[in-house]
Amino acid sequence: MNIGEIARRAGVARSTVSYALTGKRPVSEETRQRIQAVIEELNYRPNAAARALKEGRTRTIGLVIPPASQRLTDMQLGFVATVVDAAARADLDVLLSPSGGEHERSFERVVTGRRVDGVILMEIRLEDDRVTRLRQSGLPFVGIGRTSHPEDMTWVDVDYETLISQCVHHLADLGHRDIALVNRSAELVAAGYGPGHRAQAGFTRAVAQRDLHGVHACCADDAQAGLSCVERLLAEHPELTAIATINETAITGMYRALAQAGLAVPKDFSIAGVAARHLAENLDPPLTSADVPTIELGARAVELLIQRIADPGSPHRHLLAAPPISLRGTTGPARPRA
Amino acid sequence: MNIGEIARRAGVARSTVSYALTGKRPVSEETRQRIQAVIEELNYRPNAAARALKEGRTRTIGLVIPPASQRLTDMQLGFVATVVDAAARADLDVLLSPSGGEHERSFERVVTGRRVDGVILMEIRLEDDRVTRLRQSGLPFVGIGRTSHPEDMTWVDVDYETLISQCVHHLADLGHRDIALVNRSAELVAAGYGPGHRAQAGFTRAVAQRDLHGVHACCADDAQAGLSCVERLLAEHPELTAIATINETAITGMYRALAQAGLAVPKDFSIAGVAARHLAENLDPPLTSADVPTIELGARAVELLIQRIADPGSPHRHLLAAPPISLRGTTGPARPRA
DNA sequence: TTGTAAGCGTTATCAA
DNA sequence: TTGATAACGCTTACAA
Repeated sequence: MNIGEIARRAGVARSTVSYALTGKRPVSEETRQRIQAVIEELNYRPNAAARALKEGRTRTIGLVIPPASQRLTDMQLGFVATVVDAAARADLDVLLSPSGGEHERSFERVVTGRRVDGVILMEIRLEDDRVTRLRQSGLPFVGIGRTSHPEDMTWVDVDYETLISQCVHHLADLGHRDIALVNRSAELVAAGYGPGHRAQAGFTRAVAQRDLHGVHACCADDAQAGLSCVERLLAEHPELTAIATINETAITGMYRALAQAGLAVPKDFSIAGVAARHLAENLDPPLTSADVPTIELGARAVELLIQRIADPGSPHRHLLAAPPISLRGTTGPARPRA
Repeated sequence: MNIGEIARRAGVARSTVSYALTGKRPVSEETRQRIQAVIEELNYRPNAAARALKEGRTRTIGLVIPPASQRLTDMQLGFVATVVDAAARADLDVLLSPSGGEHERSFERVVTGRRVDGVILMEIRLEDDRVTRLRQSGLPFVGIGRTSHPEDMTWVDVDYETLISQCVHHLADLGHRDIALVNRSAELVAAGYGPGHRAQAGFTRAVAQRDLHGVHACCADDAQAGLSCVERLLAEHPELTAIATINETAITGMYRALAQAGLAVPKDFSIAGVAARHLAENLDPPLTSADVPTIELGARAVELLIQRIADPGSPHRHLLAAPPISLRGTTGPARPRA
């Protein structure tokens, strides 16, 4: 089924069908209706490849996600969902591309093969090859996250530095003097994962400002690791009374470690973090946390990308979200441990 | 950058470049290398739209997911991740399409617009329009899930009926006589959601076989709903000593309701379910459950789809997974409640 | 208001 | 072993 067949049956030229479809040229009401009837009868829809070839655009955006092997966090999942949703609202399709590891080819296809009009890139490192490659290619892109030179790219990001700093200040206000930061995995941080570094910077700064004693620990992204990480922290640093964290997936394990050590939250020990609201609310007790506005950030990323596609020369724009900390059930006055 | 430019610089015809690229015709080693050099120098990659137009296939598969608004469960997320992963391994791209609700157009574009070579459909209802439309369109598709007439389509699915039945038998073996099934949301079940109906069927069957007393309850897909659902169950049915469930997302709330009622798991109350392993293992206590093999099912779905694309006339194939129940920490001997 | 025809970048047929 | 050329299905200048 193609446009020629529709034209034949409606007794008009192919171009007339095209114009009736796109509205880029007036078509008399009568022929428009005749064409419409045929289109509906045959359930015709223009061939996307032909249209893309002719127009030079695909009406598709690429979403580059971390490889599936390492499970997506609640927050990452939130971004994927809202990006797909926002794109669909703008009649854009979304091509998913796992990057990293063995999926190099997938990324190359998407970027170089003109399969998409633009790209949204997740999980950006401070130094990131993919950003370099996208820049070279000239393909419009927007980061969810940013490199260490964030001026010359468009991005939305979570202000982990400020947020973790606020967590520490909040804990210090409650009298806590010995606080640990539970970061993401050591590999991720070593690989230059932005949120890990920025959280650490914010932690260090706040600890210095308040003249506290701070401990930094990396922790793999799963509950088991959270459990053993906190077990170790409690053993090695008996003076600790609070934790600040950006590691969503390890949190349930951290809760468990505290429970097993006989520490009640928030009576004996406090926790504050940065997490997806959905996750924070559903923990027991609910986590005091800065709730990352994934829906807004994802939607804004799509919006910024659409703008860049429309006008690739426009100046880069940035959105750094620092949502307020929502007080829930996990922070309370400091109480020295035995 | 196009194939003509490569041909010009390498001093050969466009077709020769094409053949050097696809290997569908022998090309002398010398010219092949000359072409290869130019390609690498310019980092050329064939235009996907032109290729799709000419070849009549897109090297892309569609993945139709439930709309983002209703959060994806751990299991659904697992499917998405493994499908993307398996597809990338076969050098296929994945086009994501949220279906249902307001995203009708996205589905239509993907199906009718020849944007993909085949489709993987998630969250299938017993009667499902999308299956009907895909059948009409002639586009190869594979379901993760199945309709009430599953013979004439290709699918992979979880055998909820058998699994819930096994859960009930396991609980009965431990002496439980009064068991509740916590199903997915009432809307989902009313809309003919397969797993909900099949779980109910398995539950009813096993309850009859063992001459037990069974209570069926629907529960929305979040922790809060799990909490209030179990609160209500405990109040209205003081005789209950165990729960079987397929509602992953409500489980933490169910745990909380039991704790608040002063019931220890598994000493006072047992729970068994069907869930993603990752989730089951990370609960506290870890959930006794049939672990849905998302990785295998997702990979098999892609495999089956690739086969159907290659040979659309081949007979339909099915894969019904009934993984064994993994005994973890949530089921124990029945102990009558006060 | 409508029709004609060129061309987007490939692949594949037919010649050489 | 290679080259010229006709499609694939669409959009859009240009003509009528």
